[in-house]
Amino acid sequence: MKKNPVSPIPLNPAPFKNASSADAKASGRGGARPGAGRPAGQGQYGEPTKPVRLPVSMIDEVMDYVATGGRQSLPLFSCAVAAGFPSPADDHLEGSLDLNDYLVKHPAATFFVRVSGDSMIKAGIHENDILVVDRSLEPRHGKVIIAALDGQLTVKRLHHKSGKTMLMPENDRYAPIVVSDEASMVIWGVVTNVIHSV
Amino acid sequence: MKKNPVSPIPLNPAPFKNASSADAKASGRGGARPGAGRPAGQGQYGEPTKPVRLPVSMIDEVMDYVATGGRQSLPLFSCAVAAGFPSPADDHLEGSLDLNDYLVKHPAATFFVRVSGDSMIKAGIHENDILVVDRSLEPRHGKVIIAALDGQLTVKRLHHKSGKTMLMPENDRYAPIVVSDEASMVIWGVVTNVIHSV
DNA sequence: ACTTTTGAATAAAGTACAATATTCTAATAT
DNA sequence: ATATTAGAATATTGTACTTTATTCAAAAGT
Repeated sequence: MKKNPVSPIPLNPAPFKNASSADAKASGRGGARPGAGRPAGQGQYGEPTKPVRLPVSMIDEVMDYVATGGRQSLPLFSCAVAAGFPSPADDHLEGSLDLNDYLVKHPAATFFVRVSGDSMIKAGIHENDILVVDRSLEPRHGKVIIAALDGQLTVKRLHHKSGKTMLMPENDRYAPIVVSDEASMVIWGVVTNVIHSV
Repeated sequence: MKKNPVSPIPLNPAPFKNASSADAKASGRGGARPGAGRPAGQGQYGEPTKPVRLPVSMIDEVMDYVATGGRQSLPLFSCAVAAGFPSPADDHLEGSLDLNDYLVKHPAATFFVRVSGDSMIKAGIHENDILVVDRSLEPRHGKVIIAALDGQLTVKRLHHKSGKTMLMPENDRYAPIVVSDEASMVIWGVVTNVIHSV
C-alpha cells in the first residue's frame, strides 16, 4: 500500500480531559481518549471511498482517469474587454471546457479526417488539419462535407442547385466538381469543426 | 447469449454416469452434470470484474465513463490517395484519436481561450475560435502567444527583433504593437492549436 | 523538562464471502 | 413425444470484514 506523503494536518485541539482523575490504569501506555486515531480524509483521495466492481480490462484506464481528476475539463478564458484595470485571470474566466464534450456531440457517429490538399483553404481548412466529422447530421446544401468519390475521400462544400449536385472547393485554383452519377458519390458526414496546428 | 463453442469436456476421467443405476434418488430433479451453470461473460460488461475502491464523489462519473466505453477514442481517416478502385473505409483508416490526448500534452498547464476580433485572421484564427494554450512552452520569437496587456487578453505573434519585443497581428488592417514596458505585458502561454467551427 | 517508546483509536484499502442471477438438464406432467 | 418444472451448477455482484496505515497521547527513559 502506498504511503501517504501528505503532511500532518493539525487537528482541532479538542479540550481533552485527562482520565487520570478516577480510573487511571497503572499498566500499559496510551489509553482511551477523544481525538485519537487516524484522521479522516488522509487517504489517497482525501475523501471516503467505496468499493465498486469494474471490468478488469478497464481498471488501469479508470485508475488513470481518477488520478488525473476525471474529465479533462480545463479552464476557458475569453478575450472580452475587462474592467480596464489590470485584471486578474478570473475576470476573463468563462467556465471550463472538455474538448470531447465540446467537439463530439454524437460519439457513435463521429470520426476524424486528416486533410491533404488545400482545396478548402478559404474555409480555413489547411493541409494536415484534423476535421471533426459527424455522420448523423444531414448533408444539406451549403454544408462542408466529407465525400468518397471513386474511392477517394475529399472535403468540399455541398451544393444543390437546380437539380444538380456539386462539390465546391474554396480555393480559386480548383474547379467545382459536378456530380453526374450520384451513385458514385458517398457522403460520409458533415464537417463540424477544424483543428489546426499553429 | 453466446454458447461456449468447446464441447463439454468431462474433467474427471470417468464420464458422467447417470445416478439412476445404483443410488437413484427418488426425490429431486436435475442433478450433477458437466456444462451446467451460468456461462462466463454474461455479466454487464461481458468480462470478469474486480472490486476497486473509488472516491465517492467520482463514482457516478466513472460509471458513466465505463458505460460509454472509456476514452473517447474515435477513428481517424486520411484523405490519402487510395488504391484507385472504390476502396473500403479501412483503406483510409489511419488509426484512432482521442482529442484530449492529441490536443492537450500538458493538462496541468493547458487552458483554452475564446477569440474575439480578427487581428490574427491570416494565421487561421477567426472570431469565436477556441485556442488551445500551453503555458509550459517557452514563448519564443515567432510563436503565437496569449498575452495580457493592461489587463486585456490578446492573441498575437511574438517578435523579438534587435532587442525590441513586438506583438504582431496577422491582418493588414492592424498595426504591430511595440511593447515598451515589458513589465506591463504578461505572457500567459503559447497557442498550440486552433479549433474552428465551420 | 525533553525525547522516545508504546499501545489505543480509527480511517483506508483490499479481499473473501454471501446473496443473486442465469442457464442447463433430468424428472415429471400433458 | 413434447412441454413444463424443479433443482443443480456456476458466474456475477454488492458489501462485510480483515488487514494495514496513520495519528494521538500516556508512560517510560534520559
